[in-house]
Amino acid sequence: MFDYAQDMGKETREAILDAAEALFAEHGFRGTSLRAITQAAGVNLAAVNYHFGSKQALVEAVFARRIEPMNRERLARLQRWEAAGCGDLEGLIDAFAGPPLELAGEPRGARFVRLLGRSYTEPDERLQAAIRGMYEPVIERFKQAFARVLPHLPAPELYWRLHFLVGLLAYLMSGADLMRLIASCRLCDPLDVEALKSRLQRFVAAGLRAPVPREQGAVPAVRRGG
Amino acid sequence: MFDYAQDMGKETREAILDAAEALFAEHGFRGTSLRAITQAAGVNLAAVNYHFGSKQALVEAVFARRIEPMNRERLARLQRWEAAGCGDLEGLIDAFAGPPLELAGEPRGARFVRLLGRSYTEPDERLQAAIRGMYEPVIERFKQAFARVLPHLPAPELYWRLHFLVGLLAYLMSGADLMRLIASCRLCDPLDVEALKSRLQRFVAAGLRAPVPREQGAVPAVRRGG
DNA sequence: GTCTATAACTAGATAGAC
DNA sequence: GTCTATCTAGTTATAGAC
Repeated sequence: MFDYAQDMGKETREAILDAAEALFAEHGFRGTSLRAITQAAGVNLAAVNYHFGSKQALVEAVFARRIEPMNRERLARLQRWEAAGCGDLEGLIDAFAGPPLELAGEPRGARFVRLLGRSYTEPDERLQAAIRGMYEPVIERFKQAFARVLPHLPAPELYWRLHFLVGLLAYLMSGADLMRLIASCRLCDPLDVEALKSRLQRFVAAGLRAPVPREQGAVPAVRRGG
Repeated sequence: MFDYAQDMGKETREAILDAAEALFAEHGFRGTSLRAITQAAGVNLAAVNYHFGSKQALVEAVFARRIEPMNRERLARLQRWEAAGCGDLEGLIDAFAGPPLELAGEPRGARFVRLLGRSYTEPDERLQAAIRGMYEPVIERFKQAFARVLPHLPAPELYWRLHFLVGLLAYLMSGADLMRLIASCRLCDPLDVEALKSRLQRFVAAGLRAPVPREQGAVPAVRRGG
């Protein structure tokens, strides 16, 4: 026998998550009231606190629902990359940046990716910690992989460059449209995922491969032998 | 004779701007109430509406106060770069990225730079338009300069790459601390402005200089000879 | 120009009937 | 599980005394 009550509960839950995701992406967390969410979802105001406990918990549930599958796809590509011999820097960049950028190309995913990109600059410390927790194991695996294709880079230099990669990706995910400052959409459509991916790959690969100067800090400490 | 009333008014105005800047940077626009601002500034709640008219107008005044001098410094460096012969890509990157990053190194400036970086992903369309207006003439000058040092790049490729530069800079300004995902502060201190500047310069210069493949689209048209 | 007091509204959360 | 009604607290903005 079906438990209709449970089914209804699940539908309500999902409807709230969908509406919250869309409204958060458009107006931000503080700009979205529970009243707006429940109205858009076609459910009762009290349902949010019944199903999630609080607005904060709802926010975290919105992220948890989508980050896990995205990161699974990243790790799957990373494994294929390792199986193929660990030599291809462009392929590794794609394993990391491809899943979120491709998700951004889908109508449903675009909302979430924008929300995720924006969340990195959100002042909510608790949310940041929750999201960092979902990323840590993935980042750790990719750090090791990048270190393997770029073995000549000293650790700090590698970490700075990975920081630039992660930061640039975060910016692109946020959907912040600074491209409007630079070019018309005719010349460069920031929503053209394939164009974006190939250009990003080229740009970032070149940055990661940039030669390292002898002196690493402001003051060179010791001249290297070879 | 001094107009004491006017002097007091100016002090109140500045106190409000200072407090608003600090609180906006820390808690975001919506997370900061006029009550919090006026309390921090040591002025009366009603003073905000007297001096600025509304919260929205206060937000825009906070930006206008600091963006203009920052962009003037950028243009001054651009002129020195042009006077020096227009050949040095690293110097041009510094003219563009140096002023905001150096401002971020000062205690007072850091707050504002974080706020500015975050503002790009803020959902407030009116604010975005206001800020874009302050940037447009500067971006236009720099576009021309970059086109001059990178004359072999087709326009769309140049614009994509400049978009990456601007986006990465926006991320760095936001102070979003994704570096915490990658490395301990011991190895790479994201607040070390000089280290950041030199690393960014190297990374971005390499990305901008990356060779352009023959085939620009998804399908290669012609096999490359070398 | 600055203050107090308050209007007018919106928020998140909950109690209790169904 | 879902609803209505309501509580408490916080918001921007303003009117009017000083």
